[in-house]
Amino acid sequence: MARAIPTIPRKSASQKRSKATVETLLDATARVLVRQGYDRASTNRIAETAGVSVGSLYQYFPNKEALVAALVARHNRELLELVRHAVKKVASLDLATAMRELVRAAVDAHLVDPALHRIFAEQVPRMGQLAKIESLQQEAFLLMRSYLEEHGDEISVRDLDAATKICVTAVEALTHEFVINKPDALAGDRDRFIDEVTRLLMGYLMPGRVPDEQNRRRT
Amino acid sequence: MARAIPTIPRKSASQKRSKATVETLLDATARVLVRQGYDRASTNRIAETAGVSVGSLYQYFPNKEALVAALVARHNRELLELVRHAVKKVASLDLATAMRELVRAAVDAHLVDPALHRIFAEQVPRMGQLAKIESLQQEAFLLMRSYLEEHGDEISVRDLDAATKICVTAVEALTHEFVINKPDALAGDRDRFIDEVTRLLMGYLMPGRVPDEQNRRRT
DNA sequence: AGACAATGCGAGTGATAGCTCGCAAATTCT
DNA sequence: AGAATTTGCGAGCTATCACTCGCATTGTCT
Repeated sequence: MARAIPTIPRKSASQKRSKATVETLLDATARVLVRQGYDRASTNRIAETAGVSVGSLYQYFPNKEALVAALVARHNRELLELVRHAVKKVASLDLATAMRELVRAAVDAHLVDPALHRIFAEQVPRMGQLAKIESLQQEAFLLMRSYLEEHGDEISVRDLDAATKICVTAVEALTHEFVINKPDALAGDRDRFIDEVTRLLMGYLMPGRVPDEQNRRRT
Repeated sequence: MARAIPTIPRKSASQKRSKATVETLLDATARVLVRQGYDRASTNRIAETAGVSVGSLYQYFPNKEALVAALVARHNRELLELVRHAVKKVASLDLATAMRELVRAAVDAHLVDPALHRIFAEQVPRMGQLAKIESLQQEAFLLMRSYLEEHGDEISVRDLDAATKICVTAVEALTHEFVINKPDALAGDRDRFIDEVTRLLMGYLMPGRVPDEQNRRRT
């Protein structure tokens, strides 16, 4: 019997050892991206680094973009695990403590593989298949909103969606800057940084409370 | 007499009409970047779009990266003009009003050429010559800090540099998101957005003040 | 053991990229 | 006007890239 679909969408097909080949290819992609950059990361080079032939590479990934997209997806899956866990742990805590822990989780997430994260942020063009991979942002948004919803009586904002988006965007940008670019202004003190960002969030979500008051559980 | 430096750094040299050629090339670069994306923006295509030969292009720009770097620099110069002007106008105003106007300026800056800005953010790899072009961020930081320094008695932060960095990073990320990605959560209402970001800043810089108090001039 | 599919291989292909070089046209200088 | 210089040209070179195809090896099923 002829191949089912011998044509264009020559995509997934793995059982047994071929799974390992795919993983090896993703690992190699990460290494080449970090060491050579996106432009120099040719499919040939990636295959060579993986110790796999180009032909095999093209059996699982129709093009370079699909390869990178798969790597991004794998990386994001790891980060999401981390963030989901943090949100779960924090669900019943008061706002100030919860926010602090979530910021800490954001920092931890950025510390998983900073070099790779930097490449994704600075060199990988977001287009085509890559455009859809931003589900991490979306999921983080939903998790954060569900927390804020549950704790609606502790906060005072007009529009929950807007407030959530602002918190998530700000935390991600600040954490990224802190971990990836380590600016002088934010020095290297991690707990100090987490403190500041927590203050930023609390001042926004609980305007009118002085910091000390924010640390007390609402009665 | 032989050319002064016929070798590698075949860089600037313009008087009269050659200036126009350079500008035309930068305009063409912008158009090709926006319409075709970074990868498809080859030097040949850019030269063709500009109605200039490749040879001429290489007389002024040693490579594609230099071309894009020059375009980024030109774009940033325009934005900086805008931001500098806003900071000057705001120097003597109270914190709440000043912050609101600065956020507004940030939005305006992002609205200068959103399509191009998006390309810079999403597709142009930051490396080599491009890495140095981040002076916009640095200048914004300095401007903001000088304002906060002058108004030190209105705010309560421990570390001015850290607070400045946090404000600038947050505002830039939020504004970018608002203008470039227009997320549902932030809707399309510009003044509403500016309000929210201003509240974020004020809650951070003046913790313990209720919003209404923040809007009154300090006595 | 034998047959058939799944997986792996890598030299080779066509396309396109960045970039050069010898020459022509325009501009400036004297 | 004539010489010198700056500016502009574009066919063409080399390198590299993404991707294919016919064949070899490995694994599975009976």
